[in-house]
Order: sequence, then C-alpha cells, then structure tokens
Amino acid sequence: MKSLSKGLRVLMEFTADAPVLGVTELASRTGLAKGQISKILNTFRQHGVLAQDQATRRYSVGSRAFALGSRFVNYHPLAREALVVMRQVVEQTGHSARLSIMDGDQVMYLLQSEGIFLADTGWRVGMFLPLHATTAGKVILAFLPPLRVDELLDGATLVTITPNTITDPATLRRDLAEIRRKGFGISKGETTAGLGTVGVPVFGRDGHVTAVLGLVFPLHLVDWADAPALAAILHEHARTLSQGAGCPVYPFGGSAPRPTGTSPPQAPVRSGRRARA
Amino acid sequence: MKSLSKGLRVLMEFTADAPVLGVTELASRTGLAKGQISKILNTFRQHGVLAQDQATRRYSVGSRAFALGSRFVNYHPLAREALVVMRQVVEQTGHSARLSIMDGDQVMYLLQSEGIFLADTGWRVGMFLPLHATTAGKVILAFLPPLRVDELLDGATLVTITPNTITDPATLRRDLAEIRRKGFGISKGETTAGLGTVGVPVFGRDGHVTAVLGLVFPLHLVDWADAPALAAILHEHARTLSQGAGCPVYPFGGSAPRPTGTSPPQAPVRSGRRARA
DNA sequence: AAACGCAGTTTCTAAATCGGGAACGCTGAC
DNA sequence: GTCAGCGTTCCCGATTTAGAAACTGCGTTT
Repeated sequence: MKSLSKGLRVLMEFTADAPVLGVTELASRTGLAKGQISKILNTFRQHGVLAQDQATRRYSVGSRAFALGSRFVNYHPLAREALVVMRQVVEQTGHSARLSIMDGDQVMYLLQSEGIFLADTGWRVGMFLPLHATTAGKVILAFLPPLRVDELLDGATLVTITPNTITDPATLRRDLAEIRRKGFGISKGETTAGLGTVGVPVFGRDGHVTAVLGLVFPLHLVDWADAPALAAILHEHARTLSQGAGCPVYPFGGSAPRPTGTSPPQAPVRSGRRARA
Repeated sequence: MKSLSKGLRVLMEFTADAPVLGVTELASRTGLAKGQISKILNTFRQHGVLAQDQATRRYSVGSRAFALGSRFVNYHPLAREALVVMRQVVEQTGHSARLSIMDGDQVMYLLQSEGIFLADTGWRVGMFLPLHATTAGKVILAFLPPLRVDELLDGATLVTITPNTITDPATLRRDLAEIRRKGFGISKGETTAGLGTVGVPVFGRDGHVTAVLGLVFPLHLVDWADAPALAAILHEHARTLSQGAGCPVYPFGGSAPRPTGTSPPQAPVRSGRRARA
C-alpha cells in the first residue's frame, strides 16, 4: 500500500508545531512532488480528514479526523473510569489532573480535567513529549523493566525543553530510583517553565505501568512539602484505576479508607498557600 | 487517489457504534475483498492510526489517530477560550458543560467539562448526532438562515433516539421559533433518557452560529423553573466567546457585569434541588 | 483426538493507477 | 502593470494495486 502510506506520511506532517500547512511546504517537508501532494490533500479534504481554508488555501486537520481520533480515548480501557476519578482528584486538590500514557518512546497526554487554579496549561491532550522531560515519562521509565529503560536511554540524547529539563543520564537515573522508592514523581518546571507536576503510576493486568495519573499547577501555588500529601491523594485514585485495570494490589499509599461512591465532595485537601481568593 | 480513498473509507467504518472491527466484518461492510482490507489495515497499523489486538486480531483506532485528531480541537478558534469559559460554567452551576459544533448535517461534541453531579454522560466528545435530536442541534437550526433550515429538514425523516425525541417537523419548527425568542434551547430527555440540557448559541464574525454552549444534567436534579437562570449564566459566557470570535454584539442575556479575570470562584449559583450531599 | 470452520494473511497476474516533471491560472506584492 | 509564488492540472511510462483463490493458525465440533 504505497499510495496509502505516502498519504499517511503527509498527514502526519500536521503536528502540533505545524498545524496548518500548504502544498509547497508539505512538498519540501516530505520530498514529494507538489502535484502529488495536491492530489493527496484533496482526497483527505473530500473525506473531511483535512479542511482547507478558502482564503489562504492552506490545509489543517478536519472534523472527521477529530471524530475518528476521539474513539481512541472514548474506548480506551482506562478512560471511562479515569474521567470520573480525575474529576474527584480535581475536586479534592483544586489542581488540573492529567492522564498520560506511553506511546512509542514518548509520552502522550490522554485526558485532562481542568482545575480552578490553572485552566490552560498550554500542553494539550494528544500532544507528545519525550519521556525524560515530563513527570509522566519519568514515572513510566521508573517502572519499566530495566532492560527496556536501557534501550530507551542508551545513546539517546536527552533533549532540553526548559532550563530545568533533566539532560544528564545519571541525574535522570537517580530520579527514577527515587520515584520507585517514593511511588511518585515530581517536576519543577522541567516541562514548562513555572509549572510543577506530581505523578503516580497506574498499573495494568500484568503489573506493568499502564498510565500515569498526575496533577499540574503553577509552581508558586504549591509548597513542595505538600507533594507527599498530593501524591497520597493520587495514590488512592491510582489504586482504583489499577484495580479496574486488573492489577489487584497497588503498592503505594496507605490503605486509608477510600471515599466510597461517586465523589461525595468532602472537605477539599487544597494545598495551595493562598487558597481560593 | 483511489487507493487512499478506499483506505479512508475503510477507516471511517470505525464509528462510535463499531469501534473494534475485524477484517471479514470490514470486507462485508465495505464490499472490498478481504485480502485488500488486510493490507490496508496493516498499513494503518504501521502508522499507528489503527491498533491490532494481538489476542483477537481485531483492529481499533490507534494513538496516532488520536494525536492527529486532537489537533482539530487544539487549534479550533473557539476551543482555547472555551476551555476556560467552560470551567467557569461548571464552577457556577455544578453541571457538566459542553461545546458543540455543526459538522455536515449533524452535531458534533467538541469539548466537555465534567461537573460534579454527572461525571459521565455516555455521549462523548467526537460523537455525532442528528440536529433535531439534541439541544445543540436545535439551537444551531434556530439561528441558521431559513433557506438552509428548509434544505436540512425538508424530506429528511426525524429519527427517533429516545421516546422524547422530537419527530414531528411542525413541533420542531415551533421549538426553533421559541429558541429564537428566548435565546436558549432545552431538551428533556430528547437525546438521552433521564438527561436534560440547556444550550445557547455562540456567534461568529458574520453573525452566524459558530457553536453551542450547553449544560447537561440528570433531569431529577434540576427544576425547569431554573432553566432561564442557567441560560442567563450561559448567555454571559457565550457573549464572551462570541466577542472573541469576532461578533461584537450578543443579543441575549442582560448586560450584567461579567465576572472579570479568570474565574474568581465566587458563590456558586447551583440550581439543584438537592445540592451537594 | 481428529476434523471442520472461521478469520486473517499471502500469492499471483492483468491492468489500472500512480509518480514525476513541466505547464497553467490565480492571487497578492512590488 | 509586471512579477513572483502558490496551488492545480496535464501527460506518459511503469510501478502498484485489485481481485480471486489458496494457505495458515486457532477455536470449536463431532
């Protein structure tokens, strides 16, 4: 299927960094002939996968692509349960919650539930980031089989995303060891300047990391002494998700009585220095 | 581009109703030969657009399709602003907020922000529904040019989704007139049994309906006498969105001073009979 | 236990579709 | 008014696809 393959190669050029593209630009990016690109784009347009701006003649992702892609998260084993759980996390902490999964050698954001302190993190659902540059990625690495981690890290250069991104393999491996010990990972502006994150693993049937449940917040709102408290909340919910995913025993967090039923919004354990105005 | 076109036709068979499909089933659905379907599916799998379950050998939508599709909403003109606005709506009402757009002759859910009363509505982002069977669709119809409405309604049979779905054209047109008058539409279980919705239009540059901002809630939680109050809240925010989309004057709702800045979480105007447990 | 049936993958050949370069409108800039 | 840049169309050679049937592997039946 060479023709289909080429079409998809063209389609995949519509990245988060370049969401709107023209024929000539795509031709230079892919090395294909302009005329061919034009025909490919037209086919995608006919199917609603791409949309063409009538004024600029440039193309961007269309609604049918969105409809199709949404089926991935709508039918993802974790998603249905995670949606509910994440709302509870937001209610309890006030911060935005996030569910990330591993995709290839990157991290992808699957779900996000906006909190009250931070409505827009800039990073959106469906975006990819390198494993070493995010809390989610580090947590995944921490619980991956050591051989797999070596495969992923050896030879790979740890790209800089912000000044705080971990770029030294030794530092990263120390961080991974600490994550394994504590059961949660943190980031102080390693992915986005000014934003902090806490993340805990969700395990699947075979005890492998399936996803990472995390919180995102402006750094100035959270005292890092509270990180274990936030992690404890996440651990409770990650236990629920892990059990739902077929991993009966969750190794982290106390076995404190979990809130039963569908989130009776109890006294929120908000950890901001300055809570609601 | 016949090959690409066939590939996309196969891809589009992965609907919300049939998110997991096998080769034979796709062959019978599309009328193509099994062997060809197999090769097409393989190509999609190589690109991550589809994923194959190793046990059942069946295919479902993959992560790259999700990543691609998410770019539609991430770069949709309304989405960035709507994300923030919808969080505010949820804070103020406690109910789930939704942003829907028109796509072809259907309604598509673009964004959803979960409330505390109803974490999962069953209908998910990226799903399509007929215009007449949803609040969003009715609001869109109400503010579409009359000629366009005639095109859409004449000859079309109004499909039944629930026992409450409006299936009589005359009844529908009366509802549309009322929506135009009041500035908001409602549904009492017309889309999903037991769920009610309120929706208001968002207008774009040329004054056309761009989207519908709505609330979803379990019917027993809301007194319909409160509907205008909910609509008033939605109107405020829809005004913000319309202005952001280039429509300076929003015709509905009082010009009450809007809450400034990014949602100072004020006293919530919850309208449930039995508020938080 | 052996055989059947079903589902997915592979093989093969004729012929249609694609690939590549260059020419053609169209729009906006100078 | 002319030029430059972009997207689209045209054309021919040959690669690639379409289609039917055979193959393999697994689960179920007898």
